[in-house]
Amino acid sequence: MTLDELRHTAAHVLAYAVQDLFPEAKPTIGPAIDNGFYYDFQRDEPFTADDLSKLETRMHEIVKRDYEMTGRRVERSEALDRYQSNPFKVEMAREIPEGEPITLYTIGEFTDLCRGGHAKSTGEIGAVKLMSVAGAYWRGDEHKPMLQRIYGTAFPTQKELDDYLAFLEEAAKRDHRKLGPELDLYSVEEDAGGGLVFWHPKGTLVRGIVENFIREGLAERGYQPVITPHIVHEKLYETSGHLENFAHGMFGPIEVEGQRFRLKPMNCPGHILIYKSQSHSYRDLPIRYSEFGTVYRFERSGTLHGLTRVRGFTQDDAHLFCTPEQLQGEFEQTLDEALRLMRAFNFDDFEYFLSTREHRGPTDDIAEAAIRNALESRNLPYSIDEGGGAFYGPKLDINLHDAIGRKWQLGTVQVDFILPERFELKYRGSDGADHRPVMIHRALAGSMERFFGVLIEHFGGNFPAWLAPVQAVLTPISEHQLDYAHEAAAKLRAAGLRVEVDESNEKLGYKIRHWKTQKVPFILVVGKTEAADGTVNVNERGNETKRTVPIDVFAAELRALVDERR
RNA sequence: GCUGGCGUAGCAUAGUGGUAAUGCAUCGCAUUGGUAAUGCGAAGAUCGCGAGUUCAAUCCUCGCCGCCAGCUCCA
Repeated sequence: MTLDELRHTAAHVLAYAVQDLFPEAKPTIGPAIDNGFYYDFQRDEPFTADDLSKLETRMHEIVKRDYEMTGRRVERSEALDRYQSNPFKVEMAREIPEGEPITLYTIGEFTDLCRGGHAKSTGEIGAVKLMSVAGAYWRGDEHKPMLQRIYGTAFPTQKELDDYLAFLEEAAKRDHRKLGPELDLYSVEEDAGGGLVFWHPKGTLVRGIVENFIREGLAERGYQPVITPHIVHEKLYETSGHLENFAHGMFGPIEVEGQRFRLKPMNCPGHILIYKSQSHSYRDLPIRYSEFGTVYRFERSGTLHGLTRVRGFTQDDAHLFCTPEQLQGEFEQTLDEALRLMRAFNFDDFEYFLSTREHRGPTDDIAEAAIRNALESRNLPYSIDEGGGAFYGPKLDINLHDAIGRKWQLGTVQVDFILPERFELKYRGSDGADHRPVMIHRALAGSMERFFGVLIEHFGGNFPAWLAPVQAVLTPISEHQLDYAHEAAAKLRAAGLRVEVDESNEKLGYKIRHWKTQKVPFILVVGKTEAADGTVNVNERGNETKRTVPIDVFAAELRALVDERR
């Protein structure tokens, strides 16, 4: 029995419990998913938290009774007959192709139309728990009726369930929506609107460090920074095709004196206009324009989420204009850049997706080949996301796993033969004729907002010293050491370090606690002896061993630690 | 956008058809201390916004805004 089979069986048990307690609810489908299972029901009354706990109790009983799971093959007519009052099951029974078996599975008094894949009996479910209830559309189509989906999870043993719940707790502790405001990094203000991020001084500081790190990488690779306007004539997005493909995702037009403007949802047309502003020779290529470009997209209200799904954000964007011959090499190097960037932030577990275009064109084979070849040349395994590409070309998406194994989608590198065509871009070839360049769109961190959110969760707010907004705090034991604390702080600042002095009139324990909750990497305690000796007592985050070192030595150590990461 | 839940000082929570309580944070005073909370005191809230019902609404009803769990979407 696989974990999926166990969980699928748990879904049957849930439906059994629902049949017992809420006979009017119509069961639809109930598959196993990554972290558990769900079952969708049609019922007019909502399921309450109280209902869930009753259902869970009932499920435990069903598991305990250890019902055998028995299946039998039936004629379509029998299935249709059985589900006369359940249009969802009827629809499913009708859609099973001729020749394929139609099967019913039974545990105790509950029988479900199901293709199979179960535990032998309900007793094999060692531990089961209902998690939440939420709406879900029938067949995932927002034009179809909405059902009530009950989520649950199941494991072979209670220990595994407990571990999973502990994991969820750990994830909640790292939630950037909680840590961000707690560490005074950013906020989202109701007065300004959802999905619009206010970067506080400390968050802005960290973002600046990240941006500078990215800038250094770009400079090394010959990118040229550019800056483009946030608002331009709407016509530009008609030409690019964004308006016809994504009008619903753009903020509406702004009309002034008969001219229609749009907030930019994308930086590419801007970079294209810079390219077009002069003529180019094949000798100039590749041209690489980079920009921390702030864009605005009208994401639907229900989709907004902390820093990871917002309405205004800044991409670490760049567009490469190259000859078809250069495409392969440029793509490979861009992929290398992406991995170098991620590794610098302690990410080392990646997944790669080749997302193809839904409506394929004649250039897609070439574009996809560039992506495949790049991945294969680096020996990187990848999956295909059919139809997941941009409207102008296929793309490579890089997903990463954070410190506790969660997946995040960040970087993307895309090949584009379409926009050069739409904007009639050209360069003069060695043959004296005009040729069409190929574009590579790439955002490696993705957006500064999203990347920052992921960093917070990855580190659990414990930024490594090179990223920490405050790297060390001088903590005097009494106010008699204040002057010395300021002197020591000045030495650290002179070494380019970010340091604060705790001037509060509190006892040492209170100060330590305060700075620990602020997740400062180094708390430097100075009392009588330290002030007399010119030392600090180092309380390092994550290290219970304290040590006393001369202030100059500590400054050099911390400086080296910070430099090592850059 | 859809379904369900939620919205009370900066934060976390309590509570009620008769304008609100506690803890932390803040400020003041005392205290001058050795590694995760010193004591006392003060101040701080048109109970998300707007309308309705009512003698009276933070509480009941409706609309809007925002948040949460999902669904759908994601150039």
